[in-house]
Amino acid sequence: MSEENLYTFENEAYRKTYWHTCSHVMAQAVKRLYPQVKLAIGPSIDNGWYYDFDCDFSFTQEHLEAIEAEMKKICKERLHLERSEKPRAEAIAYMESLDEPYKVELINDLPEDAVISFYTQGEFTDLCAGPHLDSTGRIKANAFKLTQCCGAYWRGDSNRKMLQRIYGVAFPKKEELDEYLRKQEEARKRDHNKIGRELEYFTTVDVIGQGLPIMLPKGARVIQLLQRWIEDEEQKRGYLLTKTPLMAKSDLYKISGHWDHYLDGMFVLGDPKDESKECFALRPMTCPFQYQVFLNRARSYRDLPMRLGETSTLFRNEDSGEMHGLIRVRQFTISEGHLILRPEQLEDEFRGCLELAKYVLDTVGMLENCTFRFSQWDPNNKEKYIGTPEQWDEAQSIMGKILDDLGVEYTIGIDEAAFYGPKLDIQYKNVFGKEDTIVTIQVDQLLAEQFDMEYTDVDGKKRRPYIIHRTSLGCYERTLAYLIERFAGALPLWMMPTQVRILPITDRAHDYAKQIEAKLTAAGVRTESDLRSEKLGYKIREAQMQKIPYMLVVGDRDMENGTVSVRTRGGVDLGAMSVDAFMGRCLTEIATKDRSF
RNA sequence: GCCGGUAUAGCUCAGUUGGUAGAGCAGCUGAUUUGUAAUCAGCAGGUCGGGGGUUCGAGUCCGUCUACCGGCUCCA
Repeated sequence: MSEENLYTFENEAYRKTYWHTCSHVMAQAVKRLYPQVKLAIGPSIDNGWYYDFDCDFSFTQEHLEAIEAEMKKICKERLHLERSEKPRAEAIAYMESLDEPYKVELINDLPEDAVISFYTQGEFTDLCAGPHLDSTGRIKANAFKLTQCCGAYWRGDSNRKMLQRIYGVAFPKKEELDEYLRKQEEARKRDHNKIGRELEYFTTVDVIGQGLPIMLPKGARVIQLLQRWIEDEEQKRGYLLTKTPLMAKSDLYKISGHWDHYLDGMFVLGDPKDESKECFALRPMTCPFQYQVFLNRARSYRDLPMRLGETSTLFRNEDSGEMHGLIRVRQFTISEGHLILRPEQLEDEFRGCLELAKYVLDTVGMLENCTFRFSQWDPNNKEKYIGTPEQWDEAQSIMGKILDDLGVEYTIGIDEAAFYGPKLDIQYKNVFGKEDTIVTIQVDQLLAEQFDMEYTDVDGKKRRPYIIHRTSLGCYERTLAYLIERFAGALPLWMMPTQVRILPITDRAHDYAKQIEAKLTAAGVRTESDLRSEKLGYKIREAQMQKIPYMLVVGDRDMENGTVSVRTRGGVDLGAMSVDAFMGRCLTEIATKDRSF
């Protein structure tokens, strides 16, 4: 970072400092307007800041406008920010005198030797580690905006009080704010939940229920194409295809640990408390089912690595507020796989899984926006995890070593592991910036133990295999959602439900259109004809709005010359060409999974 | 599950202080035969998300359930 760029938004540290000071200005404005409100915390985040407040009313748009107006005043007052420190007891007494119970709790939770610092601007003082701008006058008064408010639990704990969080964003110049807001607006237009419904990829209906989307013909076709592709790709890479039941008796889940650790997340058929009757549950993951394939007979080292793959439908009874379009649903289908391994095969096979995931994500155009997260356990979370600390340390250190060997750049997510082992999660962000896992690769030694899986090694001794749980394209519903957002509905040619639409100009060209349709269809190109007696412009408009990659205009001229006039959904007129020439071009783009337009 | 918002025709939306629902697009029918983003006309379409309540009268007011949206928590 060069000297002149130090105090610009190109410098992340400065940007975050700026936003953090904005959060203090916002808190000051709130306290001026509503002195009874209690302050919680107000950090900067990736795209702005928030501050959590405890108040006996809900912030409305009017409140936010009033707060913004007060913030502008505070900026114009050019209040100097002054850092100070207090000893612990004094700091607590001070916050008690201000009647700020959340601040008192925060101070109480600081380590004994922590430096307790405060920042004061005008009449407002906040507990804060800093750093901050030197003056509220540094904040451009017309270049910030309070973007939304919503509920948020105190300290992120759902057992504690729900506070009200106000989010804001700011820039050094008004034009930059406007540009940011415009981009946000643009991104929202790509929202799969909006255009996925408009373009008829999926829908939902009250009487079926939350988190249970209906795949309409277009959505179903895309998912089918992706599934066939993945199944074929995995076959090439030595995977064995399995098809296991969608439900099982509770006995299976008791062995796997799901009954103890995941019961709330399962759809149970029967009364789980009545031991006298059989009780089933729909499967929330495939692992214990696919393990039965390995357990089918005694295994030796010669059987390993055993790579099992399955297009697997899962059911998870998510809490009612969790569902979101196709990204978070109650029934979904994943490209599930389990690799059962000798310990020395772990690194190679892990690499193979990562390569496969990167290959498929790259092919569909998502890899460039993915991030990697090494999801580890939290030793303090006693409820969630099975296994001993020694087993966790071992699994995590093995996985960490593999990741480092492979040169994977990752962040660490504490308490993000599965209940049976650490994960490498490949993360993707939706148009609102919310991140979810698209692909996961997990190392597991605990479930192998639960199911008493073993193989006979070269020396005749029984050994415990390692298991990798992994997905290659992850959950198809979620992937479809991201693809719709990534391409704003204009999916790459090879996965478009309709690839070509023929637009005859007059009824005279109908037979010609049908001939071409038959020829393209026979060659495997998904083609349809628009035979309505509408004007060409109308048909083009409609095909364009449906993001159909190629429009073949056919009229008298084309019939005479044996050509089609090709227009792309990008609005480019490629002119007239022979049907064979078009078909050649089209088939090449499909075969290479071209996504250049 | 929690906080906030929303729900009127397939879609996008009107609907005055409570007085029995309206437009455009889509659909259907007819006319039109059109060369690169919307041809014209007619018709049909809604127990205003569901059950309640207040009222002489509810799309409108009040509760409740359901679904959808943005967050939080949880999670692929």
